[in-house]
Amino acid sequence: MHNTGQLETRDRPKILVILGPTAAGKSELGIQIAKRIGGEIVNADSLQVYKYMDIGTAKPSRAERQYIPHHLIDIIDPSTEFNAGSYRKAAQEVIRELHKRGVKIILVGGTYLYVRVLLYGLIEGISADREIRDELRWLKSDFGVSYVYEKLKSLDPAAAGRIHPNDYVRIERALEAYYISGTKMSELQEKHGFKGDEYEVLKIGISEERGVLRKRIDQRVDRMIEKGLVDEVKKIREMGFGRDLKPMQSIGYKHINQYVDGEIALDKAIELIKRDTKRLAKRQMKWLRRDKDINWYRIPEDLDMVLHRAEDFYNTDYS
RNA sequence: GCCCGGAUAGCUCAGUCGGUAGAGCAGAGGACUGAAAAUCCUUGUGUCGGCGGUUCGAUUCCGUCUCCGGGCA
Repeated sequence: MHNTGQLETRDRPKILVILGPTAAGKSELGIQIAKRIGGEIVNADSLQVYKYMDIGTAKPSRAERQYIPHHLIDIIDPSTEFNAGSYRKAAQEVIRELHKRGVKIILVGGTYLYVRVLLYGLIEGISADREIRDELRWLKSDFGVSYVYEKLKSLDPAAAGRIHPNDYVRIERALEAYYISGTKMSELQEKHGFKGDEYEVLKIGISEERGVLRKRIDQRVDRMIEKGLVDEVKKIREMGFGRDLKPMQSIGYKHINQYVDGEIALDKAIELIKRDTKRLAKRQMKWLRRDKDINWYRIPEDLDMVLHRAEDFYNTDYS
């Protein structure tokens, strides 16, 4: 009854994870759950971590954040390097602290990689290396992607086999991992295997018909423009953040930057934002459909069910 | 009423000097462990508006009709 295994299990932080494609209403649902059962929200969105990028990332409003504490929103400048590794560290820290305080944790966000990396871990100790990347990019521009790919093929054929010759981002990363650790990326991945098990997890997914979601996306983009996305982008630029920064290349910001610099018309920019947001939603759904642990609900129809489910999750001792 | 354009994939359109057609977008499927709102891959048969004619053969030429633009009356 009181063996150590049980104690360990009992001490695993519980995390309620809310997933869904962009514009499905994750933030709203998170807030409603927090209102009903208590708890605080931890962001798992790769762009809401940046300050000043508010409208285009559909951050929860100031009022909402005042009412329900949100974590990992507005934690860095757009020029600060941030990635899955940084996210894992930051999120672990926040969760440790919330758990210590006995706060219910509601993880909300559309960046599946971040959720995954938090819940199941990440290959340790191989962070992005500016010098290696610069050198590889130099090789790429001088000799082409295929040259870099051949390099990977000779050093880590298994990884090369899994990476498409055109997928430069992954080619670069695999080489980087090898140069840093002396171990092949393919081996590191195999050893790691996303086996992390630090948390007790309940995943709630918001399901929405594609047609409806598309309509919602269109409306949300129009609303972003009304709310002043163009001015937001201009302001960020005036602060000295260039359009070449990583977060400035994301949907909405990329297009509005082009408009601001006179490269495309505003109508065109809006159209492209809508298109690309729909594509994003499609990609997000691919990840989510594959995750068999997600409990899907329709919102608002199934809201009560979700709330009960969430209550059960926190009240039940699963050990 | 007359004249000129259109009518081709769900949408926008290209094309066939006559041998049954192709891009972009949409849609679908997939990969992806520190760029992840990123990166990358695969996937396009549709009475080529209707009906006639010419032709071995018409979506392509001719006639005619219908519809949609624009112009002239």
